[in-house]
Amino acid sequence: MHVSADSLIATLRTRGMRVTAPRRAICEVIAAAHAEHLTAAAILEAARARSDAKIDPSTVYRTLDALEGAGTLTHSHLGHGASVYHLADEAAHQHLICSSCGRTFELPEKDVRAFLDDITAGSGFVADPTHFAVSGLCAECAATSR
Amino acid sequence: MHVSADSLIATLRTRGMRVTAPRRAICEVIAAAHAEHLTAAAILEAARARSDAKIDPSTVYRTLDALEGAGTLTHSHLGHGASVYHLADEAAHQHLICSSCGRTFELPEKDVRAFLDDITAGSGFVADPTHFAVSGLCAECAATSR
DNA sequence: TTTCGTGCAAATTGTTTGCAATAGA
DNA sequence: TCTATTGCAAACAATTTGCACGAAA
Repeated sequence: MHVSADSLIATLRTRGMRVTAPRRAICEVIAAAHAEHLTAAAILEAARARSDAKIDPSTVYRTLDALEGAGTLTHSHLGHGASVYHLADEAAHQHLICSSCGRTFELPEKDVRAFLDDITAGSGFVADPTHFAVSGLCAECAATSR
Repeated sequence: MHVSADSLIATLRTRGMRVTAPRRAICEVIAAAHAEHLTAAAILEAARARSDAKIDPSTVYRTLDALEGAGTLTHSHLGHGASVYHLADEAAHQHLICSSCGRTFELPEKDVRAFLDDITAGSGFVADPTHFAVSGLCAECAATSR
């Protein structure tokens, strides 16, 4: 099931970190996002909307870093722009980003596995599919461009 | 065979673009790099060393854009940092970047093909493996971390 | 009462853009 | 000549960092 805001906060507390209003708001936003992928800017905006505390971008990045350090959160690079963050408990998936329409797609774990095995077989390299997207053309854009 | 500086320059000329000292120097650097992947900063530095013309970063980016527009050059995103540029006539290859030691590897076209087919089969998505790297752990780092 | 965490402001990195002067064709 | 191209400086977006104050523990 999905991680709750409380368990994210508990994670921070366990690591000896202090629980503050900004951190609480950020954890709530991340928990509420479920599988959605949010940019730091989106998290900041949502956290500000949810809390009356003044929240700074740097605080968002610092909290995100802390959660990543704890292993509960990961970020991926979808394109040329900002990174997106999502809970680490999600199934591994490969992001596909269409260079024409900009939409992103997720490749189910099964298909990713075949890709990973392929890479591993040749080089001993242990790929982490979550980190970078693969760019290309989505089915629709590929059809129109032809 | 590899593209020569002259043919890159000819490409620009064919497109109705003017041939200037900075462009000539940039083309020479790219041609001399063969299969090496250079950042815009590296291209700038090398072009400055090779020409007595004053060359600005913006000129490098603009020339690189022009060559990409002509289809002779492509850039890839290897990691969080700067893009790298290389001639488009190179065989398609997937970059692997080790998140631990930072080294990059190239996956031969044959192996990439299996991956591409796999992606295409499921989603109709036409992947371009050259654009984004896949991050993970190289064989060595994976061994030490275990 | 200690630190840790904060907001703020400024620095960084990589890249893009507006502009007037310059130099190809 | 005439317009593309330039260097410069400033704008950019995403992110990081230094710092003194304020607030968790």
